[in-house]
Amino acid sequence: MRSKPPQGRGILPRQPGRLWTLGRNRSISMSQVITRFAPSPTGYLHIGGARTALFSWLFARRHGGQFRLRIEDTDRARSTEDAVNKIFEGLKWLGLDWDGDAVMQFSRAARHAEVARQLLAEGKAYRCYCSQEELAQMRETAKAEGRPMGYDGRWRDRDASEAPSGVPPVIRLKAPKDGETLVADLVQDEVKVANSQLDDMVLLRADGTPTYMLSVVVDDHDMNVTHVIRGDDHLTNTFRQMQIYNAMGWTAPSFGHIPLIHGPDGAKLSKRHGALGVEAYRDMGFLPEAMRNYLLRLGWSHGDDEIISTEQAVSWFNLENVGRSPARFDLTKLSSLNAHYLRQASDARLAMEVAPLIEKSLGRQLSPEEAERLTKGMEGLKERAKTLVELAESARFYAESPNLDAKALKAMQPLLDNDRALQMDAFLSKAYDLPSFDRAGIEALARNHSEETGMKLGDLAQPLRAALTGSTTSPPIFEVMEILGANLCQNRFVSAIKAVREAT
RNA sequence: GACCCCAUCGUCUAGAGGCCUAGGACACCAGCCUUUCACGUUGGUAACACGGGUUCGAAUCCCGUUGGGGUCGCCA
Repeated sequence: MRSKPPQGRGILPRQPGRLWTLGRNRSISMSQVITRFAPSPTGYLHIGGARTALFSWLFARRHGGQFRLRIEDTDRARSTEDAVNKIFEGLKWLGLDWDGDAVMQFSRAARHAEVARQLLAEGKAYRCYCSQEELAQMRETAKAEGRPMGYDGRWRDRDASEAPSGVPPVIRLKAPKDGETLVADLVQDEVKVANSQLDDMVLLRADGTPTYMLSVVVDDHDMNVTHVIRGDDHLTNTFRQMQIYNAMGWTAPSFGHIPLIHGPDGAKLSKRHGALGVEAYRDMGFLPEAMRNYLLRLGWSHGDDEIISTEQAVSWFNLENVGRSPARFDLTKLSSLNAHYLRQASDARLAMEVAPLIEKSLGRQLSPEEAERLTKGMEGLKERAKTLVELAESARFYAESPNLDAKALKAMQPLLDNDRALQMDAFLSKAYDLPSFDRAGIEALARNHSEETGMKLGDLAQPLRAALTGSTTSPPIFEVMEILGANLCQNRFVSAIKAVREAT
């Protein structure tokens, strides 16, 4: 096990009291924690990104700081507005609110270029005129010789007069060749790499646009980000970014690199590997609070606690208890957590969530009476469902008379027997005459009836359940009867009997 | 290939040298509860990757092996 990082490191302000202005004259005090989530809008918000966002959000909220959003759209070819909206929607659905306006990275390209030019002017960067072919060649020979596959620095010290005409150069960082670069990571501890392993990275492309390495550093610095929480896959990038911070004489933020989430098969969870966007989980009927709880426990722990409310998470979250090994995504556990939060949710809220789903499958609007039955039905239904989708399916019979499935038909078979049918009729007519058609009254009647006739309660309940709900599984049948009301019960029972006779 | 990271039940994890005969949760199995299905509840199966050290004592510290993952773009 790793040694724990020194307590309190990194959450202190870098330059207390200093103010920066950014975007729409938004002043940010530096004496607080500022985290950010910086997705690239080339697709939906996937599960790994969602967890990174959650951790960053939690960390900021925990320390009373700010959580900011930056859209890294400098790849003009692959960035889409649709993806930007999906990210916004995903975060909103998850309940991760960000402070201030989202920063669109591309809008800051001029600032990024300015930094590159400054580095150039200070002799900390240089122009490189290599062609793509040359670079490919370079990588090949490096690999063949067992060296790191990087740029060999051939333009590092060449005179400007040697520049070929008509070839637009890129600007590369003049990275240190000796020594090592160190990252004091809040999750991974100290990680270092020999500078000889790192090449002179491109800061500004030939077309004058900044590379990712440059823009993240400049933006994180300008946005006064104090804590960069991101995926493990950025750990080795961090060495390079460190070199830019050093070259600019800037204090780097603290970093926390959290392990990646893998698919159920242990392979990397990526978009081309079937990873889904958070909206897919929303559509599968998961609740955002269940998702938050699940994602939180994927990599972070608080002793043996499993069910952790967002409020608790905000007051408990820290980087010390983030694990360092990758986790697999397990839909089953998400489901069980979801079932828990479903049981916890209010009937009104659930009815509201489920109504559109039922309306869609019915192809019509729900009447006020149907909607009311739906709400009343939630109590018994919600502890039997794992997702909103299941809940909607199981609630359908409150809106529309069910078709009897095969099992239901079979469950009603006993009523084909004359004596049994008469007994059932006797019970039902007594029930319909009840002054109050409620679950307790009907149940008392049923128990009474079964005692008198020597029938088992189940012999009465199962055929009724089948007739009224169309299924052999449902909430307690007397509760269902109360919610349905005497009239509907009568109608449904009569037509169910008819259906059974016809089917036989 | 080079560099970096990781390694406890099937899965998520607890574990900061003796509290470990390794704990919890999900899943699974069995019992109880019961008008069905669930819920709830009781119990059960199930793990320290391997090999060397250090130490009176190692899941825990060190080294190596193996296995997994990540990064090496004028993508982010």
